[in-house]
Amino acid sequence: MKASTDQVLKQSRVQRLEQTPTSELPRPSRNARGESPCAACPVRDMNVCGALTDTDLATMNAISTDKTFERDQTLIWEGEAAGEFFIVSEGVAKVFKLLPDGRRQITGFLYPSDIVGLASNERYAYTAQALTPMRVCRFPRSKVLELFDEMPVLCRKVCCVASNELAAAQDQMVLLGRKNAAERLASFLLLLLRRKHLRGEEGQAIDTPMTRAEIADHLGLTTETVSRTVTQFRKLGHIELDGPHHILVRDEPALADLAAFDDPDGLPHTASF
Amino acid sequence: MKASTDQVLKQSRVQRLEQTPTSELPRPSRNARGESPCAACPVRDMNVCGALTDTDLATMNAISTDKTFERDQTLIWEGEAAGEFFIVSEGVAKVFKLLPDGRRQITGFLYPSDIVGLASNERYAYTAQALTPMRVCRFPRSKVLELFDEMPVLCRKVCCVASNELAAAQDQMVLLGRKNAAERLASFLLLLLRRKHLRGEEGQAIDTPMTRAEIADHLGLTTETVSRTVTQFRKLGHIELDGPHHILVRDEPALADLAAFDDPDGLPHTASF
DNA sequence: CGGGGGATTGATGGGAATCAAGCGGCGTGG
DNA sequence: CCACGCCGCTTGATTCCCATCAATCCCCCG
Repeated sequence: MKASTDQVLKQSRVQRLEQTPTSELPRPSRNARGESPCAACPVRDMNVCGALTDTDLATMNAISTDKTFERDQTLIWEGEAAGEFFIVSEGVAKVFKLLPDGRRQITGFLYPSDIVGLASNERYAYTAQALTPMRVCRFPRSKVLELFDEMPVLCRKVCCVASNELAAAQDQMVLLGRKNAAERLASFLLLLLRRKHLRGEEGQAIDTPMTRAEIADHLGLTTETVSRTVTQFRKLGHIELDGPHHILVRDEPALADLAAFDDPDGLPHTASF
Repeated sequence: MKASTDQVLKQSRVQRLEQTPTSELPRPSRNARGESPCAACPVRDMNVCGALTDTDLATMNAISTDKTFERDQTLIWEGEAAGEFFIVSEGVAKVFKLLPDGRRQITGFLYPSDIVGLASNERYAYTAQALTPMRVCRFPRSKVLELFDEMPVLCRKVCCVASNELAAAQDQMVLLGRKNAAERLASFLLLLLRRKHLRGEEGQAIDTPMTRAEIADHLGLTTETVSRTVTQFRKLGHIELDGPHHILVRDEPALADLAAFDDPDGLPHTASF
């Protein structure tokens, strides 16, 4: 029980107070609050099917603003009024929910072209924090909803995204409900590797900006178990380590075997609305 | 490990062969394959925001057919070509994914007005089987996608549904990743109770058409643990049993305490696109 | 050099899985 | 009508995987 660090909770609460969007990444023409028109927001790269026209992109860009976050800064807070969507341009974020006693479940990690703020009602259903320095495109929720009417293709895209996330969530449920520690870690590493390849990057090296504790909170384990299982994989020759945040996959088939993916090619999914 | 019954797998494989839509529920004007125009399909009741006009409903009805399933019959198979959506009119279904060795994770249970076939690519991402006799509305996927263009509100509805399901999936991840057996069962019972109330039904009695094994496969536990925990709740006076499939919630606050819902009112969510 | 946070490794314990036995309702068939 | 057998549920005994507790290491940074 009581698996995750209370200090996450405390740390978060503190940050909530000093949540000022200080940004460091060099960026032209930014206003006092670190915002600028979203010059090159990657709407067109959203990991969904279909394509938006240039006109559509221009319309999207017109309502979006660029924003940057430092490591550990919070993009959105669970429970707060859901006023904005984000699309990740650069960097990695974690998305999580907390139980009242501080236990944490990280429901996913967000990479460029992923969307933040979807599964939300009037209020955000989860918290999202930067794992690395990030740049995101920000869209006022109200304006996006207006756009749905005049740009139906946008709604279809959101359908696709939500549908894909749903499929991923279901895979994660299988992982959390029915896999053991080794299978969980193997699944996770393979997923990171395949997402990297989907982004067009080559090689068997994955860098994991997340800490062992964050991996643990994603896989329903503890830091110690994650660490032990990583060591075990290393000794078996499945992986090689270059510091705790750089993992080289040496024996992908062995991991795939362990991961027990239904689909031999594994995830992720791509919907087709 | 190896938590779920292999016989589920075997049983399923067998059924796959004799999948004939025999239907028993009385229903007018049905063709040879047990189909009939979906006279009263509950599109308007889809558990989503917004409302369709009468014209929209007529259009939807025009492309839908009514279909019935017996207990244990399969609506859709994971991996098969995804040609149809369904909306549940009557009855309850389970939705699950299998690991190669037969372990099963039930990702959810479907009640009237829930949608089947959403989180799918060209192929269904999961299997859905009837827990009780069911009646569903069936929509050809291709026609629905066409309708998206001429009836944008439909796409928004699907967005809502997907978004709600995503939120529910994230709650389930918290449950599977970070809650113990008692907390899982309490969460589950409360969810059933609250969904019942959302459907407009009164009272603290929930009937659970699912077996202990199915509950276990939904909560990431075993039948034995589910049974033990139910007994424990009964002895504590939190619930009362009238046969294994009728549970009376006596002390809802106690269960809510155990469940560790973030939101005191608990789930489910309703999105607002 | 000292301090701190994350990672690793070891020792121990506990909660749920596993193994096993018995109960009880229901449908079938004699 | 009743006996049998099956299946699902319950309960008990034991095992085991992972959480917990604890110590040490490592690396970065002041």
